[in-house]
Amino acid sequence: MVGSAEESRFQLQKDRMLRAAAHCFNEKGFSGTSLKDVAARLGLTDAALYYYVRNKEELVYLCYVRAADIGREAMHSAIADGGNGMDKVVRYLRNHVDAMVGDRGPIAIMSEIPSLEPEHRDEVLELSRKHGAAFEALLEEGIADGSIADCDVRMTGNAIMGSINWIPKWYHGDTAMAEQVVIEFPRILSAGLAP
Amino acid sequence: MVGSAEESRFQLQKDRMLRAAAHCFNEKGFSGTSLKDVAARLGLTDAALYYYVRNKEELVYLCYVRAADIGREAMHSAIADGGNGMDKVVRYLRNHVDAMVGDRGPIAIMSEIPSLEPEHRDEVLELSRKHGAAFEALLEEGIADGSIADCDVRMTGNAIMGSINWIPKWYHGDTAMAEQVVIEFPRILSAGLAP
DNA sequence: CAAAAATTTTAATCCCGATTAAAATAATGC
DNA sequence: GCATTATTTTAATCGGGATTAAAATTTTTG
Repeated sequence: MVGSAEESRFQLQKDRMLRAAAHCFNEKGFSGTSLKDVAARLGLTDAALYYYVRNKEELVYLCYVRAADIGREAMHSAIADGGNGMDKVVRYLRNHVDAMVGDRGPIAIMSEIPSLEPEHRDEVLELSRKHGAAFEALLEEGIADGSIADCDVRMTGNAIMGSINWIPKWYHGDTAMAEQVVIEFPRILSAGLAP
Repeated sequence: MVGSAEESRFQLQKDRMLRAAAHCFNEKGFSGTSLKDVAARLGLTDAALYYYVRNKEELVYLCYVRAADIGREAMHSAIADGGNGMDKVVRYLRNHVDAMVGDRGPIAIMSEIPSLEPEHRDEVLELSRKHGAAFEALLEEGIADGSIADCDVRMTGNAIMGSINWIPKWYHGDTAMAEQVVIEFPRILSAGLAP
């Protein structure tokens, strides 16, 4: 029962749970989704969720960590592929949007960070801060190498990350639309950056 | 007590309440703010809020209607001032951002629409839809008159409105920053629209 | 100032969803 | 197949914030 296969089954089910939770939170709002709602999407009873998570707060926390992870992966992979600042920005945007509307989604919108336990809250805020800083660094890089026009990187970062973070508000798994989003969004968001 | 002055006192206090609520919701999250929190900001007891509103749901609903009103006013006034499509877009953005970070704020981020009562929810969704449509109409107008490059207006609208809607997430009444936001944001968001 | 209306508070109740404990079922290892 | 472990359910409890009713206070009116 402690073999890697079993571990994986547990983790798989836990991941399914996080995605079910993200779906519910995005769809029904946080206060509007009970553990029963999340469990129902998994064909389980609410009490069963406590096998995977200590309480509802931890469920939300894990959803947010997962969201942050996906953003970080998108960023990391974009940077690893090289190129100038603009290249990396566009690639990051494509990676992240692709993950959000693709098979890694849905991703929970982080609307309840403040009501997390202090340690969880601080950790998520830190992840969030780091991601924002990483994006701003890409902008700086682009400005330095001439691929991006000089601009207020803080504000530009806020603007672009806001667009990204808001996606779950209007995208609800319409796979026909997904392709369009992946193509258009990175273009639109980077259109204003050219020198 | 039914004179216009009294009516105004009631409305004034009610408006103060909506802003206190918006502040709390943005700052502490929806589930993290109790009516006691909102009341405390007004120097009142939680029970006192029931003089102004039937229940917490109605409080949220009114916060959202207020947010929608402010957006609509920004839009309306931008259109009234004439000019081409791009002019109107930029003016709308400036008006809206100015209202959000200025003395009309804070404005509640609409993260709990789904948990509103069905009629309230539908009404707010409709307001939201209408606002998005109005913005897309400005984009169409700009494309038609040549002031805006041809683009996917739906996606472009989603991108720009997302940036706007996310502002309360990172702007928390830092008045020194406010001016910068009003200047930079409309520029950044419209930079990608030029033909 | 006295009466009436408006506003707030005090002091409960209440209700629903989170949480828990123990039992039941399912999966796995030998 | 049997013992063990993993997973889920059943059936409660529990708690905290929303809500209410009645009383108190403040404001307004004439």
